[in-house]
Amino acid sequence: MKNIIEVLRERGFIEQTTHDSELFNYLESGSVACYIGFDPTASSLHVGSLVPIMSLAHMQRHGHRPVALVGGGTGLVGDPSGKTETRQLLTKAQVDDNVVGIKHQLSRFLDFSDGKSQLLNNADWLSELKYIPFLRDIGKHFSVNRMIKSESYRMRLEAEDGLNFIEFNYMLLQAYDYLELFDRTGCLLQMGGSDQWGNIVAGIDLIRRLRQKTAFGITFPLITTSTGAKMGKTARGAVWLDPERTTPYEYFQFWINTDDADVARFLRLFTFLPVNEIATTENLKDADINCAKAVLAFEATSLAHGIEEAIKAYRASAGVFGARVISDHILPSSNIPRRDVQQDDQSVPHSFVSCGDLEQGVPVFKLFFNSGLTASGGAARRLIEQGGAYVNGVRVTSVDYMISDRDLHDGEILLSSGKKKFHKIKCSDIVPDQNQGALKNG
RNA sequence: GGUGGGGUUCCCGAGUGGCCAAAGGGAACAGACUGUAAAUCUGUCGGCGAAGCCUUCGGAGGUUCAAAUCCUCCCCCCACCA
Repeated sequence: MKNIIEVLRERGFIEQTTHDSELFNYLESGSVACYIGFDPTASSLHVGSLVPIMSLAHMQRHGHRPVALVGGGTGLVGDPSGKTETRQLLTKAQVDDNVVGIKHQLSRFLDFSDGKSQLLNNADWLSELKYIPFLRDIGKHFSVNRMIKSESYRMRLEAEDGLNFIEFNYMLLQAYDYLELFDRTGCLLQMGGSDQWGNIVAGIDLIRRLRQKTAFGITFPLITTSTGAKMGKTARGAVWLDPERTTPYEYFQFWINTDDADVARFLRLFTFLPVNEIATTENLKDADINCAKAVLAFEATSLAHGIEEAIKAYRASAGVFGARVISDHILPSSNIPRRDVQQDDQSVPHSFVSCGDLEQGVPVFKLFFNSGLTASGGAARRLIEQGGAYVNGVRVTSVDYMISDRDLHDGEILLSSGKKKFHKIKCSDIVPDQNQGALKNG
């Protein structure tokens, strides 16, 4: 089997490593533990955490033992690395809730059975710490001079907001985590985002001083889109892994909208498809590159939400955007349905209006607002005035147009804002209470 | 604790009594061109069934015909000094 470091490197996961050749040999030596910390800042992880998650999954597939460390303790402090402003401190209860959500999501990517991987919470040891012993045992190994010079803190020291002491302490806590994990699990490899370099190195130093062992670190590159934007943000904010926050359909749409220039890179990072197959997508154009994007979206959705949801999202997408046959030559290892392209609108955002209202007629702009396609009635009016509103694929020309049951096609009305955002209106005698929630997800 | 500088619409940032729903940029949205791509050009970008009206410039009061702008108190941030 290939050394995991080579796998990660050829898939674009590695920005920097400590002691290259020793690390290579260490990973060759058998099953090793490696850890990554996850911030419990929200009850869900988002696309921005996928690189760490996928790297752990690769580790596991190569027989190593991933440790996901949820920062229930450090989350109470807040990591200032790479951030330009102070993060809001979370309460203990919030952090605990978030830890539960994160555990659940990680289990989709990692097999936690039989100790094949572990999930630990640093609150278990950090909240027990005694200040004076900590300062004497750990603090004495840290040079403030050196910390101040580190990249992790420089940005904040130069920024307007400055840095408060609790944040300055963060590096010691993370270093201590590494030490603790070594003691508990024998872990000698920590991975993290490139902004974690300073924290990781601090832990390595601490382990060397206190345990006389060589520990290792790997950092991942910051993933940006080819246009330079931080990856994983949309108009709505972060793209979440929680289906309640970002539906599988939206998730699928996020991926299928990947820039051409990013497709191959993202396939390497965010799917398990073989790299040699991915390499052949580098030069695809037109319809073919869109097929590759569909595969990317399908695979990514399948990993995060399961293959059933991925198929539903794919079919919903085919339903509104048009079906497309995906050639066998494109990424053959993917399980995406290739020929029998069924359409299935289940996953397309939809909501209900009462049949009575529909018989009487509802102004279009109002329907656009109610469906969540626009943020306000005014925005709906503007959308219509600018020719961006469509009903059943036909451009709406009048703000005052009344939608009625005559507009129903097969019992539903397809609204679109622009050419990419869709929402189906169905009529029902019983309008469900949770309609409002469904509307907002449109 | 002292002194000085700040807190403006999603973000950055201009505005120092009416011409301000507030310049400029970014983001975003739509149109054209396309391939559910990028780039480019154009338009939009607080709310209201659109007339006029209402709400917004850290918070609460006040002065004025009129306040983001002036006054008072409070909260928060930054720098230097202690």
